[in-house]
Amino acid sequence: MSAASRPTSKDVARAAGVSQAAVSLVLGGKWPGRVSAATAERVREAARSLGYRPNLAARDLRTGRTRTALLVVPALTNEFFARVHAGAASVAAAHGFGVLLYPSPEGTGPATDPFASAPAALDGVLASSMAAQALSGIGAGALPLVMLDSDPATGPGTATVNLAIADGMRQAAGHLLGLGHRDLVHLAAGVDSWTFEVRAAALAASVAAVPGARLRTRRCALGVAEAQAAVTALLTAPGERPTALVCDDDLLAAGACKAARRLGVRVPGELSVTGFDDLTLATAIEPELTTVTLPAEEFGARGMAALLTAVDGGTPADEELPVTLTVRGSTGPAPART
Amino acid sequence: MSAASRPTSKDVARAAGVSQAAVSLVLGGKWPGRVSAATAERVREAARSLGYRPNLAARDLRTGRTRTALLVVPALTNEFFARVHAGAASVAAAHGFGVLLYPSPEGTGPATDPFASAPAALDGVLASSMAAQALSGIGAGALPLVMLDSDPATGPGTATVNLAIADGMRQAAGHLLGLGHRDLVHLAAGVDSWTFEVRAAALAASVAAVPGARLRTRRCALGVAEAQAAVTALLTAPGERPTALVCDDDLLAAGACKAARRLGVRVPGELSVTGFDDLTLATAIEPELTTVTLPAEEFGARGMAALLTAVDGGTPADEELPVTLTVRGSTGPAPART
DNA sequence: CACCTCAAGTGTTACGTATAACGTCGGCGT
DNA sequence: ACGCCGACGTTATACGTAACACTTGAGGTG
Repeated sequence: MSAASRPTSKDVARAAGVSQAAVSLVLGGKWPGRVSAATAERVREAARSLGYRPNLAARDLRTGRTRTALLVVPALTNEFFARVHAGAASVAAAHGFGVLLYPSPEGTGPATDPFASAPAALDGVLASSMAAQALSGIGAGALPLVMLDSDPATGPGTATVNLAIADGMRQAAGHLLGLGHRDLVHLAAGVDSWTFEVRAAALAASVAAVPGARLRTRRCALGVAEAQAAVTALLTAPGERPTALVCDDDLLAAGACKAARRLGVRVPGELSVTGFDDLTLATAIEPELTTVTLPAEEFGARGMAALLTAVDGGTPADEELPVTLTVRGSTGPAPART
Repeated sequence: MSAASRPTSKDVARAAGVSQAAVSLVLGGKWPGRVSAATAERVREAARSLGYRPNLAARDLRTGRTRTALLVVPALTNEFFARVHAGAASVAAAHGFGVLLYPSPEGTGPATDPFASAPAALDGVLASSMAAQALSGIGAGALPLVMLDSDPATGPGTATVNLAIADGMRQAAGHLLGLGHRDLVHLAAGVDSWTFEVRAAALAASVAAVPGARLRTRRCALGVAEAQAAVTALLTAPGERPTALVCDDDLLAAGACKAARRLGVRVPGELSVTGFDDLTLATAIEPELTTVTLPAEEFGARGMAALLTAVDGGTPADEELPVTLTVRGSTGPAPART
C-alpha cells in the first residue's frame, strides 16, 4: 500500500552521505579522479543495500539516447530472420543496446509507419527490404537507418548491408548447368522484394549464357504446402518435364521434394532441386538439400554494427557479404534425355 | 549542421498560439470539454506541419510507464518460441505495448540478471521457464512477472500460463500403446527445465499403467544431427530394438526418422515416431510426423494478456491451455514380434 | 606570504512531457 | 443584480537523471 516506491539516486545519496551528483558519477563509472575510492565504495554499498536501479526513462530523457534499436523484419517464424535477429541482438547487446521488434504489418492494412506507432523511444532502425514498405514515410530522415538486402541506390543517407544473393544464384545455376541440366524451372517466391528480383535476374542471365538451356518460372507463396501443390501441378502437366528446380527458399525446395516423392519422381535421379538459405530444414529432410548458404547471423551482426556507427554519428560504408553454395544430396547429373 | 533538432510540444504550442499544456491535452486525446474543437484542430495542424513526434523518453518519465514488456525465451531460432513471440507481440501491439527480447544468455556465464542488464525501461516481464534461471535474482519482486510453462507453485506473486504438456504426452503415449507398442524409448531433450521433467513423468506414468509395457530413456541435445546420432546408436545397439520412439521435440523426431531411414528401418512399418510442437518441419518431412500440436501463438498471447493485466494492477489467474495430438504418417501398428 | 593547482566534491540546471490547480469570462436562473 | 457554473484555457510543478560550473581545503612553488 504505502509508497515504498523504487529508490532514486537521491535516496542513495542520502544513505551514503553524499550529493546526488556524486552518486551519478560513481554509478556512471566516471569517478576516477573525481571521487575518492573510499567514497565510491560507500556509494556502491548504499546502492546495493537499497536495491537501487536507475530509472532508465529519466536517463534516456537526460542523455537523449535510448540504447534501443528497432529491427524491422517480416516474421521471426521465418528461421532466416530469426537468425538475423540473433546476430543483430548479440552485437547490440555487446554495445549495451536492446533490440525492439516491429510487429510485422501482416493484415495491418497499407503502410503502418513504424516511427509513428513505435511504442518506445529509438536510436535507430535496421530494416529488411522485405518489410520496409512503410519506411519511405515521414520518419525516414529523422532516425539513423540501415537497410538489409536492399537496392544500394536507395537513398544517399542510408547505408545498406547486403548478401551477395546474385552470386549465390549464379553458383546454384552454374552447379546445375555443369551437371548437364538444360531444362530448369525457377520456383520463385511470390513476394515483391528487391531480393527476389535480383535472384530472378541472376538466374535468368546464367541460364541464357548457356546455349540450348531454357528456363521457366513458377510463382508460389512461401510455404511447404504451397510449393508442394505448385510442383505437383508442374510435374503432372503434359509436356516436357524439367530436370532441375531452382527454389528461392528452402521451404519451397522442401515442398518440391515432397511433391516429387509422392509422384514417384526420384530426387536427384530424375529431378535435381536446389534451395536457398540453408535452414535447419535443409538437413532434416531426405535427401539433404543442396542450397545456397547465407551467413544470416553475420548479416544481422554487420547490419547492427553499421547502424551503431551511424547512431554514433559515423557514416557506415555499404557492405556485401559473400555466400556459398553447399552441395548435398538433392542435386545430381541430369538424366539422359529419351 | 545547425540545431534544427526535433520539435517539442513547446514549439507546437508556439506555432499554434497556445500553451504547451494545451498541446499535451489535444495530442493526448483528452481535449473534449477542455479545449474547443477549433483550437484542437489548429494544434493538430501545427503538429503535423512541424512533423512533431512526442519524446517518448520524456513521456515515460512523466507517466512512469514505458509500454514495453520484456520477453525472456531461450532462442527465437527455435520456431516454437518465434511463434510464442508472435502471439505475445500481437497482443502487446494491440495494447500499444512493444516487446523487447532479452538476448539469451548462451555462453554468457552464469546468471545474467535481465533486470540489471536490460537496456530499456520496462513495465513487466514475460519469461519462459526454459530461460529463466536468472529471474530468482534481485528484480524478482520489482516488476510484474508472468511465467510461461513453469511450476504453478513458483511464487505467490507470479502468475503462470501453461500448456497442458502432461496431457499431450499422455495422448501420445496412449496413441502408441493403443497401436500395440510395448517397447518404447523416450528421446528426451537434454535440457534442465520443468517442461521436460513434466513430460518424462507423464510418459513414464502412462507406460507404467499398461502391463508388459516398458520404457527406456535416451538423452540428447536439441538438434536434428544430435538426434540422428543418438538414434543411430540406439538402433544399431545389440538387444531388443524398440518399436516406438517418443521425442520431446519435432527436431529430435526428424533426426530420428532420418537415422531410421539411413539404417533401412522403415517408419512407421518397423518404428513409430512421435514428435512435439508441430513445427513447420513436421509436415515438411516424409513421412509427416505424428506430433503433439501446441498452440504456440495463443500461448504467447495469453501470457502477454496476463502480464498486461498484472501491469494494470490486476491479478491474473493461472491458466492451462489444452493441446492435441495430431496423428500423421510417422506412427502405425506395432510390428508383430518375432 | 601570495599565488596557483589539484583532488574531491556540491549546487543547479535542463531534458520534454503530463497533469493538478488555478484563472477568466460570459450566460443564465432567480 | 448577484452568484454560480461550465467552457476554455493557462501556470506551475514534478518525474529522476546527467552534466556543467563552481567551491573548498590541502599542498606545492617562487
